[in-house]
Amino acid sequence: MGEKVTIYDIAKKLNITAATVSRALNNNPKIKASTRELVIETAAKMNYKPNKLALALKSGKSNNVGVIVPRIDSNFFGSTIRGIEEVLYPHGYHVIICQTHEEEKLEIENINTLLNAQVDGILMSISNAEIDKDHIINRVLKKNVPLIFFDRKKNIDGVSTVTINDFEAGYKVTKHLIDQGCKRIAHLSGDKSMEIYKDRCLGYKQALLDNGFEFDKNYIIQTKSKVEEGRKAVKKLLKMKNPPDAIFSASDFVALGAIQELKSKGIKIPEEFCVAGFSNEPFTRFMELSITSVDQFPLEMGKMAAKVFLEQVKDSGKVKIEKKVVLTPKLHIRKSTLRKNNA
Amino acid sequence: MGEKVTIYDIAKKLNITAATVSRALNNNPKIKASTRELVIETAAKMNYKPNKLALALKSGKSNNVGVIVPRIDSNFFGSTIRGIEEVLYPHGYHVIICQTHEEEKLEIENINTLLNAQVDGILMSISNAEIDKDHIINRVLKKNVPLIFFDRKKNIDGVSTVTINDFEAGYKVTKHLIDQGCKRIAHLSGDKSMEIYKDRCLGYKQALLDNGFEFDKNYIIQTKSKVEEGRKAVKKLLKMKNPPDAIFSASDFVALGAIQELKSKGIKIPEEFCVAGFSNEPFTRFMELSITSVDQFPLEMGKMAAKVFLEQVKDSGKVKIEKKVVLTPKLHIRKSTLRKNNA
DNA sequence: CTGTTAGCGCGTTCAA
DNA sequence: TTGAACGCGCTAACAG
Repeated sequence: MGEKVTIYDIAKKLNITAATVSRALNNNPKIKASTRELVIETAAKMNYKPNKLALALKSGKSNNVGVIVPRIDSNFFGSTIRGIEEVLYPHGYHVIICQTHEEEKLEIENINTLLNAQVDGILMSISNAEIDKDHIINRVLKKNVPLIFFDRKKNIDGVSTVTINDFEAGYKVTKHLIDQGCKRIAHLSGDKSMEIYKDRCLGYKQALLDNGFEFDKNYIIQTKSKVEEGRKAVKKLLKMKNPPDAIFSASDFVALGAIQELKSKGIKIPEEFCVAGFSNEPFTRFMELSITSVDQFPLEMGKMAAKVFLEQVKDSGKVKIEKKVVLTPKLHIRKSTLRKNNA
Repeated sequence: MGEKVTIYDIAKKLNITAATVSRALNNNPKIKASTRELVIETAAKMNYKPNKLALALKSGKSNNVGVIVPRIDSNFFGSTIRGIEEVLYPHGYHVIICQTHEEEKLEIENINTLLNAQVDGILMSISNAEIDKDHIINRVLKKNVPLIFFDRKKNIDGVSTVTINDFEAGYKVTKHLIDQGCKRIAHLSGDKSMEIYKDRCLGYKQALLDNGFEFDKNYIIQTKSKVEEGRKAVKKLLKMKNPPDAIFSASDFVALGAIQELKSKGIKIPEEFCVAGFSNEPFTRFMELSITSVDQFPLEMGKMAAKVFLEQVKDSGKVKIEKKVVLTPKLHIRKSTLRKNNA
């Protein structure tokens, strides 16, 4: 049996009204101290717990926020979600997880189901910015549900974003490779329809130009974030008439594949070839040949996104705020790009 | 503006009753086909979306399940949650995440808040089996909320579990080390109050005894799952009068630390010393010196836990089922324990 | 086939 | 200070 104890049960036992019980439990000033204590006491005795669903229906606030990510089993997204959860939990919010697997169909569907579930906010890492999502996003905005993009964003009025400066990150990595004496730097990019990859690439380009290097489109290869794709890319690059001597990969996994392939060809890293990755996945620092990578501070990013949500909720009565937070990436220089003579 | 469209709005527009609208929308047989179509049509036009909170309050089912894990930003738990989400989502359930950070206080608190949020089930990886949680768990069972432990379990009547056979895993690893010619095998264990670690240790012990090895308690060191702890443990072990020539670690991170420390001492792996880990973390296969480890199939484990929940919900009217699913672990033999002459 | 009524559990008017 | 009544949005029982 469900053991459901409601305010009516405790009202009956005390020969008072549910309304009075409600007031007592909610520290309503208009109530006699003695009855308040009595109510609280017997409520505890009867093991009463408020039904959040009823509260939610009444107030229109579910105290749930939806988080939409491509997948949850990666260090990056796992960490962002952790950050979100840790900030929101003390405020009484629960985090509902949705995965999209990069399918825009699922992405839109997820937003809809979250909205129907009456979430108080949606934090998401949008997958493909090319697909038109204005319709569904308008539905969110019209419902006045705070929407926050983190990491993978799209510029939309009324939508706050929390990202890192991917341009700066791309620039820093490339500049570092140049400083190490690399002459022909290739770039393994992700899907350029996403701003994060576009920006990393732009930073790469700018660093080249700023340092008198030639920008060669053939040195850019688009890959998915998989080890195998890194191996493939290297095979392609080495077949060029003028092969590169360094790679800036927008993914740690691709960087790893690249390193594996280079090693199998007997190419020495970092002496003959430097490789840098992106995301600071745990394995990059665990390897014997540790991999230079960019820390995106996913935990911080998640916390920040959650804080922006909280602000948005607090000020929901006032003007609609739209906050753009940009975190500064940190380059971790490791063995895969660190040449002895520069140390 | 909230743009809230309810069945009353569409009833008003059609000059019918909300009840009729409800029936039409729910494929109730007792309704004229024409009005059904009309209702569905105008509902679509008005962009009506059912309010799940109202549904939940009415039905007593929230269509949310709570998942409680120590942390979410590890490959293992991330993968289990992914599995859970992927099985439950098609059934209309949402997954609510809670982290405990191994604090039993938070663990109990999480259960309570999930219960108050009226979740339809709780899937959890329990942290410390020594702490008495009977009271809170009884509350769950009394409310008839399906409770399922995965990975870290505790034997409680009425609670289903999904685990791997940790005894078998410990046995397999140890046997493998013996087969590789290791003579003195140490074991780095986790908190023995958890069944998973106790069982891995028991498997280790049994394999030793079955093969005529001596079981020496001094060869067992309890550690937390951190790289640094592996280094410390090795330092201790090497100081023994009769130091071991192999380590079976119950954690990949600890195994990694052990390997780092051994290497720094100039000890050759696997020729002079073999090290095996546990959990098959991604980095174990990425390393140049790849690490032998045990696959716990976290994705499968999550999926299985979700399926058990679904069964439990389906049969909730009937006898209370209590299902114990035990997955078979898989040993991935890699360089850290593979001696040439045995290949 | 459809309308009326009631209730899920709670907070909040308006009276008293 | 407390009680009575209402409504959040929806479904289900009972009429008609």
